[in-house]
Amino acid sequence: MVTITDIAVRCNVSRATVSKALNGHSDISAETAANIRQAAREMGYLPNATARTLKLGRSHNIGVLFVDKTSSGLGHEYFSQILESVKQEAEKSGYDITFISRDIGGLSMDYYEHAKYRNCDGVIVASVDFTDPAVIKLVNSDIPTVTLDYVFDSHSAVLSDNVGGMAELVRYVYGKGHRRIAFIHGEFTSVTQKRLGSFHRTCSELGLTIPDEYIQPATFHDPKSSGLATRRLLELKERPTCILYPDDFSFIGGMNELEKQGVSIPEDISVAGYDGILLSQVLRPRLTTYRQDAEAMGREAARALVEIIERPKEWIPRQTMIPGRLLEGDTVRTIE
Amino acid sequence: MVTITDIAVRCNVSRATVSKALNGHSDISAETAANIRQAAREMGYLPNATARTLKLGRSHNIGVLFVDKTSSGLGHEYFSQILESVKQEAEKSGYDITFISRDIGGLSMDYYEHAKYRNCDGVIVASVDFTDPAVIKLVNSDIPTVTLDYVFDSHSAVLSDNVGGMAELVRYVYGKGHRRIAFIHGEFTSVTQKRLGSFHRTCSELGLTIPDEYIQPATFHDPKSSGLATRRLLELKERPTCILYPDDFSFIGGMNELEKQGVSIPEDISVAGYDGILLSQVLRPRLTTYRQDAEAMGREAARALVEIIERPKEWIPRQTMIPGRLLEGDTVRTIE
DNA sequence: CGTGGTAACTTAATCGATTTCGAAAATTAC
DNA sequence: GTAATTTTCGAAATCGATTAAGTTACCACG
Repeated sequence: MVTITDIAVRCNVSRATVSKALNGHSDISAETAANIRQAAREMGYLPNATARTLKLGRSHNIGVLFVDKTSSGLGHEYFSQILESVKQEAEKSGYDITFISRDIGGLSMDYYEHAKYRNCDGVIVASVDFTDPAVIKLVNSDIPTVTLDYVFDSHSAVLSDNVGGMAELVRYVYGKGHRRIAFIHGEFTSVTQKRLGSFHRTCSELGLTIPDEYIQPATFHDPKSSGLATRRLLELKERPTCILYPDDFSFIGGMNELEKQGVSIPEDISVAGYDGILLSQVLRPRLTTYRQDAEAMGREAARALVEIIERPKEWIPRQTMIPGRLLEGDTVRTIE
Repeated sequence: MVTITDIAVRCNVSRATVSKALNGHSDISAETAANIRQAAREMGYLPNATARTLKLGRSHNIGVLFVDKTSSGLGHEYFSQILESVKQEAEKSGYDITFISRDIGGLSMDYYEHAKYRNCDGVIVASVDFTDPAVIKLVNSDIPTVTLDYVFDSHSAVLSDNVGGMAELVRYVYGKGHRRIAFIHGEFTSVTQKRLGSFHRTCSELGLTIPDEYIQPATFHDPKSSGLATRRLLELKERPTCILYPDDFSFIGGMNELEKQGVSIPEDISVAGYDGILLSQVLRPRLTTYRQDAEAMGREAARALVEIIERPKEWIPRQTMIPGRLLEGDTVRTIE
């Protein structure tokens, strides 16, 4: 490997001079600097990120905390899109991405220790159990963090507009003439709480009274539980005219159940999903859903984190709300 | 941060002694070593991976090269599962995962340079254009690499058994009585070539003559193109009785097209997918497909790479074939 | 008692890059 | 022509950990 020393030898200058020239310091003559840069190019010099990190205490490396418990981690398109987007944005600012986990090779460390061990300049936290003490320790540590879809006091977060999204969805459905709207929700996370709250508030704003049985619990990303919830709804004396699912993928379970019972979409019942993943747009009829802008979420999270890292003085905790967009499909029919 | 020096001061020994004690060298008395370890624990000492990397020339960091060109990267469940699995296995051996890309923050580097810059001990290459000169440069460099679903001469690779998988699928369908089997294949990659070759060979072994029109080109992970291919098949004078799709997700396009034309699965036509992603198992009727063992692929790739890294002498290039498994769903009906 | 051996540490160099401080050389000022 | 600046560069310390080589001190053996 070509090092700064090799260049110094060839150019007959000191290592200090090479370093300065390569970093554009002003106390190196233009001529010398040009020489050195030329030599560096010719010799195929690459800075050694490790040495730089050690000396400067900055790794230009961002940790990401994505936990894949079968369903909600990378397996979920929403999160894999966020990850991809975080990566792309981070790269623009010269940062690489490393996964943070516990128990790296025998040494059992918690998230914070792992991030420290790797000298991460910051960590993006998503798709985890935010009540996990290890996560809380990390977030409250000296390492800058940005959380996704969850807010810790006095910390930066990027949030999908679950409240606005759900409101828009309900209003859209209402506008189509639906009055008996059911909502199958995911497990009790802050996301679910927001959507559920928004659902209730919007309904009441619209003057709708939603019977308790129209609110059915299920699990995110789990068609089976959504299928069961769907069945419970179909068994009601007064069936809803529209069902909102926890997410697009879960809707598959509802779709199956409806098919099985001979209830067709949207003639007999209307449905809507949430997320706007690719699948929702290739199904026929196309699923009406609320698209979460995963690309923007990842981008903004990366930007926010880089800002904390690079301008820690000016920084103040900030929550960035990312709006989504209603994707009108063909699964909500108009009722006169 | 607690460093080795802090411990040395507190224990009244030299830094060398601390280092040796912590690494279990034999020339430190049991008593001293115990003292030092105790102090390290109490002080919350964490080794600094960066310093270690710089000194030892080993980063315990593995690069992964996954390119997400809209469809085939992380967006594909197959690859995100592989990634997750690589990560888990690598962690067991004490390695972290970093994404490798080009153009990291202004500096434009190719994959090799990036991996060098970050001192990656090795790189896992998947889901890329294997004819890309930058990829070839990386693979032929001094950095150990393991490729997935592609073989470079004298290099280690982990392969999904596309030949065996396709053969099994065809034989299964044949066993169900089908003689007019169509195959919609993905774009021309080595994977497609293998599947296509295996399809032809197996058919001929079974004494089947497949008309050219039964082989239809499409694109992986693209329901639209598969939908069009499906339509072309349906327009044939003599329709196939069974259609094999390039992958499960693409099948959605076929499903839509069949639905539209009033052709029902599996009564009027049989279908099968490939991959065995979650989606295939939640659709109703459940999709008959060939499950690629992504978890094993990732695991074996990580193992192979770690072996090259840690035992470079004993290592010889090796191709590991990962068998899959037929998932019998309800989309292939029996024909008498 | 002297020599050799060993256990237990320490010293100091090293990995590659950055940066402070100082020094020499060149330029300007008077 | 001398003093004061400025320009340009180098020496050396530093980041945290590892390790080869050297140094004690102690013990054993002939």
